[in-house]
Amino acid sequence: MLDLKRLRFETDSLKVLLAKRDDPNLAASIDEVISLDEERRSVIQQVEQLKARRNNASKEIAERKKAGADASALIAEMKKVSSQIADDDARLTAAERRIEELLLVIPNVPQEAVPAGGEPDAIRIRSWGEPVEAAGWMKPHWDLGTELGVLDLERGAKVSGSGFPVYTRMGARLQRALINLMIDIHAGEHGYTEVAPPYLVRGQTMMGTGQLPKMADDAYRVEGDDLWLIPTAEVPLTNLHGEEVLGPDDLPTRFVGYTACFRREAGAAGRDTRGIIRIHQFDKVELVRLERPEDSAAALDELTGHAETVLQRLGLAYRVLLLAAGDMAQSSSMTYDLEVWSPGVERWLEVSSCSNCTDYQARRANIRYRRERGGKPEFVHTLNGSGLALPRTIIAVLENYQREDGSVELPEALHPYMGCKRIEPE
RNA sequence: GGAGAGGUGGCCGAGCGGCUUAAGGCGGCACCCUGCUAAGGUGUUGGGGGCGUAAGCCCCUCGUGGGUUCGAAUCCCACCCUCUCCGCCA
Repeated sequence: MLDLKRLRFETDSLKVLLAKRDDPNLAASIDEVISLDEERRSVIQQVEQLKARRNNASKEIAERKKAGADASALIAEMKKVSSQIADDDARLTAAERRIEELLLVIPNVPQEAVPAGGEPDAIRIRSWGEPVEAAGWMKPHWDLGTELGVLDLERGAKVSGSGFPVYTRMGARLQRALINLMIDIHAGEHGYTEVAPPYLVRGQTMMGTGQLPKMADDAYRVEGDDLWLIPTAEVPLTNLHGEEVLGPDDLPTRFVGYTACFRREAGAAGRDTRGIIRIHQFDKVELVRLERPEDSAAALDELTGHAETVLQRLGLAYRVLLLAAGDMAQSSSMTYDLEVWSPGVERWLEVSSCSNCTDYQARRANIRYRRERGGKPEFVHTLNGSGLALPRTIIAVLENYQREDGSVELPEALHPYMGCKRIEPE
């Protein structure tokens, strides 16, 4: 969430930047926060004065009682004061709760460089590789995968419903190979610490990264417990140091974690229903970083580059987009998407989304650090990016490396992980 | 799932309604003393918030949230977490 003080002192400039998100209700929310904050501060001044008085009177009462003197008049007076305090505190709590409620849904401020608007307003930053030309004999992955015996959509639907694919034989192996390749690259070459986090997290944890309260309908909730299935490893990884104050030497902190991810895709009915482009459960290797504020901008570029490395190693053509403000997640101040070309579906597929969340998540999750020993705690900056999402990477590998004879000739980087050089039809 | 114990400041640990605006110890920091890798002395040492240019003053914080009371670390309720034993189990 945004800093209340910053919102108070930089109201107009923040409104201008937030307007890029094209959210018609934002300005009104901000105005409400500002006016509630004024009320809040005025009540605080009043109630704290009363509390100071009560504190002094309590001492006085104690002293009188000890001395055997009468304190009944003072007690009677304090009874009134306490009741006034209770009234004021109730008003204060109400204002604070409403402020909190609003702050939890006001999104992060887009950076200067972020274009205004929605999905079509993204800016292409760069491209890598030559997109494979779609030939007439090429197949989309749902046909190719089924014929190769690596993908079983029907049986997945039978046991869990649509959007729950089953990978079989070399398909299962391919996913495992890609995960290992990715983790080896990020942990081994890019200096990230490998972490295997829980898949179920508390509501508080989902709140910390910004999935709750707004996106509640998109997440799966466990019945009987306050536990949610993670929609991304970003959630447990970013919250790992929640409620902590890190030391000067603890930053930067970099995590790479592989998890399954679960998304209800509540608002996406009908979109990408074929194949495994958009599914309810998928695997992903995630990168998360905690950085000093002054380092986060450079860290985003580096993080994006780290995700790109995987695509380059796989020899897959891709492009990098700078998302427009309205297309970014609530927590992000700036996001690069990586889209890989896939000639079977003849589309650019998003395989990674790399975001600088600045202090937005850190403030929610209360992740702080000390710049120097004995210094005041400050909020860290958090970043996250996929490195990469598995299903679409699998799609790209299968579709880009398919051969006319129905086999898939695997890129060299996968050979040691696959134990073979091609996938042959059954 | 059942039974029990417990959560206090950076750490250990007292406290069980007003003499605690948290004793004492350890650690950290500053200074003092001291002719020897040490010992001693004094002070200081968490986080959040309000007012203020500032100095500073004030409020909150003893797991979290409610409640009782003039007054709560201390009493009551709920929840969270840790530990022990039993049961179950990959």
